[in-house]
Amino acid sequence: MTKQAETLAHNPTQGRKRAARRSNAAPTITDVAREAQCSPMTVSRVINGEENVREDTKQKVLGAIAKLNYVPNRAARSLAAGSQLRIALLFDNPSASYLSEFLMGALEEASRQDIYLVVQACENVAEAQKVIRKLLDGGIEGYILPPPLCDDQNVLDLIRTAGGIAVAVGPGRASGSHGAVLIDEFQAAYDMTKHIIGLGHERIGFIIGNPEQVASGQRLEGYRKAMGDAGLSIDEGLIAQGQFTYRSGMVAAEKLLGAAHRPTAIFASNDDMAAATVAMAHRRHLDVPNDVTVCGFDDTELASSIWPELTTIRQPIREMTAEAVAMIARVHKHKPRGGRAKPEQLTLAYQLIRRNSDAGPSLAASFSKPPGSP
Amino acid sequence: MTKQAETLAHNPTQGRKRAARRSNAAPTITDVAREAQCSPMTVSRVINGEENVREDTKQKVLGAIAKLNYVPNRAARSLAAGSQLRIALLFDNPSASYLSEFLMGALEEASRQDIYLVVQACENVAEAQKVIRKLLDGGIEGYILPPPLCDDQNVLDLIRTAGGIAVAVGPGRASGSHGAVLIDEFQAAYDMTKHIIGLGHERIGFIIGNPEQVASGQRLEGYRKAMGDAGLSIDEGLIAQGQFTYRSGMVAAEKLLGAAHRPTAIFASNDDMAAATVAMAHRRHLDVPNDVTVCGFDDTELASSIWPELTTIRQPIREMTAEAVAMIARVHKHKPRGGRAKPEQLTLAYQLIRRNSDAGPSLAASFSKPPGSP
DNA sequence: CCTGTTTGTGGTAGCGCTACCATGATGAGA
DNA sequence: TCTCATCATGGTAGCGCTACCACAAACAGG
Repeated sequence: MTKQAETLAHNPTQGRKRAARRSNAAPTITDVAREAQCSPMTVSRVINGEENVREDTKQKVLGAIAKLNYVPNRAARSLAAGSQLRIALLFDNPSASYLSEFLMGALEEASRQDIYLVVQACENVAEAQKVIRKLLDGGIEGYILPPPLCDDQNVLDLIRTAGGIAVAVGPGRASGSHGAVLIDEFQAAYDMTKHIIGLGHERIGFIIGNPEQVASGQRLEGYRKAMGDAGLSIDEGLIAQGQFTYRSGMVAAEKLLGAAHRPTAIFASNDDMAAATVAMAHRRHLDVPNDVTVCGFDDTELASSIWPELTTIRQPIREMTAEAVAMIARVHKHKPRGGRAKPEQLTLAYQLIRRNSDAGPSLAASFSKPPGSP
Repeated sequence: MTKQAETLAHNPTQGRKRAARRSNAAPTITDVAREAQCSPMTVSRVINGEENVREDTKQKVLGAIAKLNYVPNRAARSLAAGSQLRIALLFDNPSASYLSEFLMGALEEASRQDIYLVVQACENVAEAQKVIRKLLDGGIEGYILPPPLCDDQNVLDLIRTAGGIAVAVGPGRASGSHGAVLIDEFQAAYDMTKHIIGLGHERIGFIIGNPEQVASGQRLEGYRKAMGDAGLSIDEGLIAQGQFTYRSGMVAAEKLLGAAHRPTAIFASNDDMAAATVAMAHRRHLDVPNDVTVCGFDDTELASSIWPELTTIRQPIREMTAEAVAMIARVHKHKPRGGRAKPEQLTLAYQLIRRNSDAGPSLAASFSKPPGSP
């Protein structure tokens, strides 16, 4: 322990009683109150959207806020509000690109609302339960669960029973017993399939996602329904099982593209598998999109970093996770002491993003030559 | 409306008329002080690692902290500390996978230290300067700059002159005039090249990164030096220019793999281009790694989501950005009012990650048949 | 008219921590 | 011995905001 005499950098200002603590003159709630000619309390009420404020008072306050360019101090807010909300984000090996989007959304929102976020990886559902029990003991209030954890009712029940707030992000369907933020997986897959059909394809392959995730089934159903609605028969040989990983996508694509009568388009249940499909197609000297159309799902960063860039369904993962955090904060705030909170549910819009991996079937391809022939 | 008189038979002198605000009994600095039999101030000093605390007192405090499982309240801390530090993170189109790691590190650390983080995209250096001027006006104190922005001395000077704190993350070399967090790019490229040589390769191709970034040149130099040290001559036809994008990697790989006397190994300056090289190799029916070894740089998530997974240099991007945030916080804290701060510099360790995209040259390949022949 | 109830607003006391003194104890120098 | 610097520690006053209560004004019902 080096004794340091370098305290000399310190400056003993002995003059005035006490130096002002505030260095930068960012406006405070008091400044706004003065400007609006009311009390800080009233300003606080306006900021927090409380009921009992007269309309004209509210307008004056809003005007003052705008004029002073006031932004509430987060630290002060959460300090005054008392308890610091703590949320755990658990995950059990979703695809890496999905995860990074996922984390980003959560971190951003948690940072914005000054929420403490614990990120925890679990090997499987059993381990997740152990971890959750520990976190519950530690007093963590909120839990964010991506698939496949959010598809396990036991996990959800465990949290609910202990009085925690669970929000599923991107589950296949919402169970109603807990919070959820999701997109209409079925409809999205339906739309994409319809889009591919609209390009003129008839032999459309499909790569299923991880069977543990309910969403995988929903996407498959969307595909089936769209095919049926278009009067196209489904060749079960054109449906391959994947696991959402790149590697599994290669295997599935190999099967589909190697078939005697190969599809002219392949719709993979996520971008990782779609990217793998593109790679396999290239390996077989098939051009994407001219020989095979390949479409993905999720619109992770991978979709636009490979070439050709993938036509895919944009799932707003970041917003979804951010909303999940916000939802927990909201529910937590309104939750009665010791009581149970009413779960909310939120369905966000997806979007079909068209890039360069799809096209109409080429004449040659529609004759379905064996791969590799000139 | 409970009148005070009936609420309490306790204390007529206004003593305890208010309900406790704290709901959960998380230990506070006062609890620790009581346990350690000293004042809260002393505890605060220990927490903040200040000098003037006797060793035995410090130990008592640390013991109390451990015993109570005390964690300082972030909100209270930054509120009491006065100014909320604000940091801007600017970027000008680095690769997407790099960016996501980058953001993650910054967000995490900012969240931990309760720092307000502004994330801003800029089209080019000119726009960056405009943006920075605006942010400086807005009183943003810290600036985090990834390449290529951190390689532009004008940008750095602009911030320094205005009294801001700039930290470059991953610049080719540190200029000394500003903070920097980096790895030894030259040495890393040298090591990787040597690794490839060690596998038995002699014709080793190289794909250069975006020429705007100083690091690109450093990596090239590392390659050149390693080749020279091993007594291998460099065929300039085996060096191709890329831009760090997947697309540019495809073009470069096409050139290298299409050459009459193609390389048996290709070292790409980042993972995106390496992934593209793998794709191009597959397209030419070359197996990776048996026909061509392909190595990348950065170890972004892409490296391990394709197949085969890439042997690459792990650059700890997340830690680097986190360190950059911490560095700004540190420098800001010690900076004299209105004065200029002393820039710090930090070099982190890189790591060669060996995965499945490298192997010794095959007998066939070492004869360098034209591609495609049996 | 007196009692309640509702509504809008203000006052005050913290939330948990740290900046800034003040102070008593030690040691160094006169 | 008596200064005066230095150290180790304590006390106090906020940081900016919100929970909680108080209270006056406006209305309701008796």
